[in-house]
Amino acid sequence: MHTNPGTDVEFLRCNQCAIRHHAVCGALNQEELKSLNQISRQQKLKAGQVIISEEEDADFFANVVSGVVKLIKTLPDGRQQIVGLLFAPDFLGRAFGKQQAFYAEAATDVELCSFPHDQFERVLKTHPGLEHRLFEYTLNELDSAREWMLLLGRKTAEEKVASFLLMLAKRSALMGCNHQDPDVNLRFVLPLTRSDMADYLGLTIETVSRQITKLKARQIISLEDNRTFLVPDKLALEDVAGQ
Amino acid sequence: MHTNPGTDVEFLRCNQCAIRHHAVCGALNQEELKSLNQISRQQKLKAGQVIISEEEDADFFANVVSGVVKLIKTLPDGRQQIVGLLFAPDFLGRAFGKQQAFYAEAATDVELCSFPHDQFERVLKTHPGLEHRLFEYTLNELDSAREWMLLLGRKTAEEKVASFLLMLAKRSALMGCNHQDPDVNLRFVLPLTRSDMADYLGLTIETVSRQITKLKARQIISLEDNRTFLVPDKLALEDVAGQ
DNA sequence: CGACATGTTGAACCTCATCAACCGACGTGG
DNA sequence: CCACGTCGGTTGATGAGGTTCAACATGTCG
Repeated sequence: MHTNPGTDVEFLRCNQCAIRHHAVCGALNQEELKSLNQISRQQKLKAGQVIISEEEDADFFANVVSGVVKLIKTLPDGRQQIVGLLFAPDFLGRAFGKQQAFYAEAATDVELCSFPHDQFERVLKTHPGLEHRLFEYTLNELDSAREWMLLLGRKTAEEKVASFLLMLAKRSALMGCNHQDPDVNLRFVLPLTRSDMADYLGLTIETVSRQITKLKARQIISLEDNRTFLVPDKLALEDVAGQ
Repeated sequence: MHTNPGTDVEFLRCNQCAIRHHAVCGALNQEELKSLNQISRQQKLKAGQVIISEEEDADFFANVVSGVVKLIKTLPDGRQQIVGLLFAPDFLGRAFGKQQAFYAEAATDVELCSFPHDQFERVLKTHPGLEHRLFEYTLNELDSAREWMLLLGRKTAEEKVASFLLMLAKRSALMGCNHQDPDVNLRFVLPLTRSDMADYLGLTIETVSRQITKLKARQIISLEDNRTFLVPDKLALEDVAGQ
C-alpha cells in the first residue's frame, strides 16, 4: 500500500480508461479504484493466442479493453463450441474458483486489463460494490447463455446466422454513439472468421457460408467485403431471425 | 418486525427445512434466517402449472423444496427450448430485475418456499452473505448453461440422450446418501415426460424415444418402467455421452 | 367403455454435414 | 519477380441423421 508518486500516475490510467464507466470497475469510487488500479496490468495479445487454457487454472482476471475474446468448450474428439464472446468492456474469469471448464482465446488482437487472481479476490472481499457489479454482470451473462441455448437447440441454420448478424448489428449501433439513423443501413465489421461463426452457431463453415450467400441473394444483407456487413432493413433481418 | 410467539413457530420451520443447508439460505445465521423466514411462504403446485409467465413480471423469488421446475424459452411459432431444470434446493428468480426472458413451469408436483420480490431484495441488500451465496449459485448456473450449449450445438442425438441420463444418474447417486455402490446399477426416476426431454435436448420426442430404445438394445441402460432407469455400467454410458 | 395423454415404431422427406474442388489474397523463398 | 504453399472463403455433389407425418400401443380417468 505504498503511495509514492508513481501510484498517482497509474491511478490516472484508470480514470482515463476508455471502458471504465461500463466495465465492472465502474462501480468503484476513487478510493476503491485506486486499490484495483494498483494490481492491474495492461496486456496485449495477438489474434489466435490462448488466454486461458482448459487444463491449468487461470491465475488472473481481466477486463477486455479492446478486441474480442472467444470462450470455447471442446469435446474429446475435437468438436468445439463457442460458449461466449467477450467484447469490451466484458469481464473474463470466474470469481470464487479457478477451474474453468473452457478455454479462452483471442478472436482478434486483444487488449486486456488484468488482475492477479488472489489479489483481485482480496479486493473483491473488501469491496462489496465490486462484487455486486460482478454479480449483475454474471446475471446478464446467464441471460445471454440461455438465449443462445434457444438458438442452438431450436433455430434453423438460416435463423441462426440471421440472429447472429442481428446481434452484431445492434451491438455496433449501440456502440458508435451513432448519429446515423439507427434503423437505416446498419454497418458493422465481423470480428470473427467463418469458422468461429460456425463454432458459435453450432454449424459448419460451409453451412454458414451458404446461409450468408442466401441472405445476400434475398437482399436482406449485403457485403462490402468478407468481413463488412450492411443491413439495409433491420426489420427484415429480425423477421428472418425469428425475433 | 413483530416478535410474537407465532414467529418462533415459523422460525422453527426454517431450522427443520429439508433443504436448508444446501439452499441459498444456508449462508444465513440464525438472526438472518429469522428475517427471511418472516417473509417466506410455503406453496404447493401441481405438475404443469405455470409459475412465472413470460409476459408479466415475477413478483416473487423461491427455493424449490421438492419437485422439478422447467425454465422454458419459446419462439413466436411455438418451438420451445428448456433452458434450465431446477431441482431442490435450487433457486428460482432473477435478482435485480423482474424481467424474465423465459417462463417457469412445474414439471412435477412442486413445493416452493417463496419470498415476495421487494421484501426479498430488501433482505438481500442488508445481508451480503445471502447475496454472496446467490452469486455463487448463479455462477454455477452459468457453468451448467455453457455445458448445455456444448451439448445443444455439437452433440449427436445419441450423445445428448446419454448425457442427460448420465446427469440424472449422477444426481440421484449424490442425493440418496447412497449406501449402494455408486458405480453399480445406478437407478433413478425420470421426472420428465419424453416431450420435456426433447425440449431440453433440442430434439423431437420421436428421436428421444428411438435413442432410448437404442441404448436399451445395446444394454447400456434398462427400464423398469417408462420413467425408471437402470444404469448397469456408468462408464459405458459416459462413453456414449462423449464425456 | 370411450376419450385422452404418453410413448413407441415405421416410412418418407429434408436440412445440414461431409467430402471435394476451386478461388483470391497473402507471404515466402528460390 | 514469380512459383508455391497456405489460409479463409465459396460452391457443388452426395448422403446421413433427425424431422415430419402417421399408425399403433398402453395406461388413466370420467
